[in-house]
Amino acid sequence: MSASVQINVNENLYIRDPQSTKLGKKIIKEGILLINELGLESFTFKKLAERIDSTEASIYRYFTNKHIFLVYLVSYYWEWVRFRIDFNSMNIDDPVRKLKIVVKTIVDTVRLANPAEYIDRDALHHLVIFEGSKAYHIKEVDEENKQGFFRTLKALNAKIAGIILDINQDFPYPKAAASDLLEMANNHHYYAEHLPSLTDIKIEADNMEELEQLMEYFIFRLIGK
Amino acid sequence: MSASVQINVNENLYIRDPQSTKLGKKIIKEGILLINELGLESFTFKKLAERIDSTEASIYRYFTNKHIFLVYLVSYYWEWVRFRIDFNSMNIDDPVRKLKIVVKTIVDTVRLANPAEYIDRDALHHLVIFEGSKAYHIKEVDEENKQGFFRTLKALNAKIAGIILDINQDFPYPKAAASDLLEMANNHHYYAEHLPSLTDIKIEADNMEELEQLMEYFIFRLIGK
DNA sequence: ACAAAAATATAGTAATACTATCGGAAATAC
DNA sequence: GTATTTCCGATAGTATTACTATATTTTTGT
Repeated sequence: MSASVQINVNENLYIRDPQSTKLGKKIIKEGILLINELGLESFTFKKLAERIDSTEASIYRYFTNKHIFLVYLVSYYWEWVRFRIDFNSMNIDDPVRKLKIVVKTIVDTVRLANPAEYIDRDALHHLVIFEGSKAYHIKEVDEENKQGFFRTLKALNAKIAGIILDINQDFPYPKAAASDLLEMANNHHYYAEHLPSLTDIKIEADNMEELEQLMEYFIFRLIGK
Repeated sequence: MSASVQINVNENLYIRDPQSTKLGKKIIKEGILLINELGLESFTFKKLAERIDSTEASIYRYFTNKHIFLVYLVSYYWEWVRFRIDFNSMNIDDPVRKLKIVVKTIVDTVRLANPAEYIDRDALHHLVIFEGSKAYHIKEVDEENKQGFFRTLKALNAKIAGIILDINQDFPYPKAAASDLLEMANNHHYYAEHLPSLTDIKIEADNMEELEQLMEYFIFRLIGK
């Protein structure tokens, strides 16, 4: 099953489409790994260039700066989650079952193949858990939002909100519940690994069962199954 | 009511105690304002030094770097919230009423005086909403956690979890619910202002009513009042 | 085979994130 | 009320970061 799909993000997020060239793919592939290794703050285009035996100037031809690079990667991830939700819930009508699949998909239990052969799925997921919220917690959020940089997240959120409304048409906070669900998945994963006193779950050996249970419990209790 | 209280954070967060000197207080006061103006990424000690007519070297005598400075400010905020919760819920036994006060306090409806005369309460709150999560989303999270840098957040979380358990002893996820409550307050405040499609509430002219309602709805539905 | 596009090599700049040292001013100790 | 810390400011210096510019080589599409 090599379900390599074309995943598109906002065109303003890159100067040259990295998915269209060898170097572009290398930047994405190794960029994800290097951000995970160094953390976003210590990550630089120069270090990435050295790692892929290229130059800073070459990377700058693809992305304006490392912040935009992060937004690109995170957007890509969100769009991929949305694709997987569609894929996994195809032909399923019961919205309760659908929402359970949403939960499974965002905690990454239903493991589809990689989004593209050159992208390490787990590394990208890790990056989003670790650095994801920095993509939109920035001074320039309003301008970047106007330019559509967060379109994929908003689309994903709207999709989940729609499923929530299908379950309970009278639920007053579908969009808030959706964004909480998305936040929770990343936060509790992070807490379980790094700040365990902020959560009640454990994640051992990539076993996401407790996280999945927590999230199902929260969302269904909230919307009143 | 100038309830100026002594709020303490982990001693490893500073080199010299900024609360003990005039310059230290100026660094905190103007540092909060400048981070809000520039955003954390563009904020530097040099710019802060210029603003307060001091030097980079002098600021470095108080804080090792801007990340630690952020952690200091955020820790201070969390500790202050915890103090306000204690203060506002003094002599109240009913845990349901207590939790409602918690909600009011973390969305900042019960407006106590400033934590200290030299600190702009609203600016600090804004900083935490905007930059707060960056304090612990870093590569060094485990070492810093070991050094107790996030003690105040963890203490606050434990307090809220305790109140939740007082309401429903059988609730399986008190710590997770507490951290979600804290996260929600900041996230939905941020979404309402910058990414409105991720929430259902509006915040106009500092009116936190909708945020408060949302949070009460979520938490009490979750723990099953 | 040739033109166009892509990538590299190289160089340069202003700003960042520090560290070190020295001397004077201010607070405090006795 | 002088001596002694402590504190702060001034200055200088370094490696790294975050870019931009341009010229040349390599790859590619036809």
